[in-house]
Amino acid sequence: MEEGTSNSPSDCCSTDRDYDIHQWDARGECEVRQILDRIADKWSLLVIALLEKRTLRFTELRKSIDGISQRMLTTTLRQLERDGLIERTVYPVVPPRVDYALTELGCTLHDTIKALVVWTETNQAKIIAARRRYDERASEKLW
Amino acid sequence: MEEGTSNSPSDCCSTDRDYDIHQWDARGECEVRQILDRIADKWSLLVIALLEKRTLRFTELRKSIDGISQRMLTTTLRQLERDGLIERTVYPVVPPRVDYALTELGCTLHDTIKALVVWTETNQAKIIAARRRYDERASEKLW
DNA sequence: CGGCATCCAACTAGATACTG
DNA sequence: CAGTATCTAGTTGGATGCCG
Repeated sequence: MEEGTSNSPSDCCSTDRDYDIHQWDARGECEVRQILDRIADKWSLLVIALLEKRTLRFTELRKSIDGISQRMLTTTLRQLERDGLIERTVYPVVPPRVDYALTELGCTLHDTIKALVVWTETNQAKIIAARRRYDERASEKLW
Repeated sequence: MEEGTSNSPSDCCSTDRDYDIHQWDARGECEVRQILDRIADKWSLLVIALLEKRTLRFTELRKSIDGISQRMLTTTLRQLERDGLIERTVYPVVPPRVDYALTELGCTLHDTIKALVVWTETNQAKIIAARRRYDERASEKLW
């Protein structure tokens, strides 16, 4: 399963560091993939992006993330907290107040997430154009 | 909706470029979020990571990505092709041969994805430890 | 080999109602 | 305010069979 390392290099991609996204341990366990799946999650990305600017309360997050249900926000926040990416602070007041903030680990993650978001913003026009081309070709073939 | 720029800076995060992950246009349309959701997809990440090394055939991809069904691989490849991130080459031979390769656009995306994967590999021990702490606390509270 | 079509099981996630 | 609990609709995705 390790013979794949004898590949020819691509022509346009930098391969300075060799990483193994598929380095699972024969028993079907692959922590990296599991973690990636979690942090690359739709809602997690948004939460981390928002918390980078400043600490936010539950309701502030919900209002900022259009389309998220309170259930999904709760779930997402719990997972991020469990992974040590955000910190949850409860103030014993009435009405209750809970603040969410990025941890140091969460901040380092944000840097790479930001790169992904910036890439998307930068290239969204290209992608939309590619989609249009693809769809046009597809509809041509139907005739 | 744009007053959020007057936030206090975080203490540990670099905010050199201001990006708006939540820049949807009031009608509920948010291309960036839609695209992000697509490229941050579980299988897409793996496909892009694998294709960076070299061009691969359908079956090679399927064997390399443990757990993916042929259906999901097909779906993922079509979406990536539609978005202009990978290129599909069909050779009119028997039996059929189809090669998949990253486009230039796909290569630039790979760079940021790679950063994400490397971050995950680098920090997976911390995350696993955080999870253990969290779970221990949770089970303590039950007693 | 590299698909597509169909069917169906499982999980996801939204809506709603209720609570400390 | 910040959740939890429940129920259900919708989507995802796996299994299977067939085709060029």
